[in-house]
Amino acid sequence: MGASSSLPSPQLLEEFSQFFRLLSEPARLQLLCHLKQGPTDVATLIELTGFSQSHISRQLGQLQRAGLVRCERDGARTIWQTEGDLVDELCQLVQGRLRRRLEAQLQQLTSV
Amino acid sequence: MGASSSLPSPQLLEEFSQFFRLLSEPARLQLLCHLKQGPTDVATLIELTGFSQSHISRQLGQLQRAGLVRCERDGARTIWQTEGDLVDELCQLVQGRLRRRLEAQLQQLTSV
DNA sequence: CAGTGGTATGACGTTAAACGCATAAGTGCG
DNA sequence: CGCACTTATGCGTTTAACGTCATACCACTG
Repeated sequence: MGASSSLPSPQLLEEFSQFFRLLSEPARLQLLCHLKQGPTDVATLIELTGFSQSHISRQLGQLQRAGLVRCERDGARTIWQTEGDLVDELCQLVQGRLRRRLEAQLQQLTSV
Repeated sequence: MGASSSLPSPQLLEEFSQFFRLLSEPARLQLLCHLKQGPTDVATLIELTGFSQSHISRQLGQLQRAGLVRCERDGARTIWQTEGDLVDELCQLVQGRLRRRLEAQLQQLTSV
């Protein structure tokens, strides 16, 4: 945990970066946010986001392979939902950071 | 915090994605890891990573604008160091997730 | 077993970013 | 001031991913 800890292996760094890359796309974050409201079928997602069907299918596929979403078939339809709250926690941390940074900048401007 | 919470604004989603995009590049993660070992000058970073000087300069610039690293001049040299431990916490969370997923897969294989 | 609606996938154009090379800009020393 | 050294920045090439269109695959219905 200290400064003398060993470096992560290149493989692990690659895994990390691939995971973060998933969250580096507004489209995927948007889908995740909608799904967090509750299980949703694809038609609704198309309506909510305006994305094409193929696009949504691909993005959900990526999220599924990463284990961030899960699907269950309802006849021909597919109902999607989030799996776990990791993304939530990550976003909370990042949001706290963003907020603190803006507060600091604000402080800089007002404390003349 | 419940399922009926409002969706994040597109601007916020964009901020999130931009931040995660920073961490979606192994090169930047690698630099962050090296800097976590302690303040380091650019020559050493070149040695450690094998990247070109211009590349390192750009990546550090991006990380600096995001407030993840900080630099102080030492004569002509520039000494870089990490700022805050947000990236650590994020990676910890992600690593836990990766580990749990692999454990589950392992369970699947062995429990025949 | 055709036919219909829903989903996944191959092909493709477009765009964003990495990465290196060359060079400008900045900093300290004779 | 010239000069060596360090860092930042145009520029071009290359690669990876997005996003769409068309189409194949799949599940249900009459």
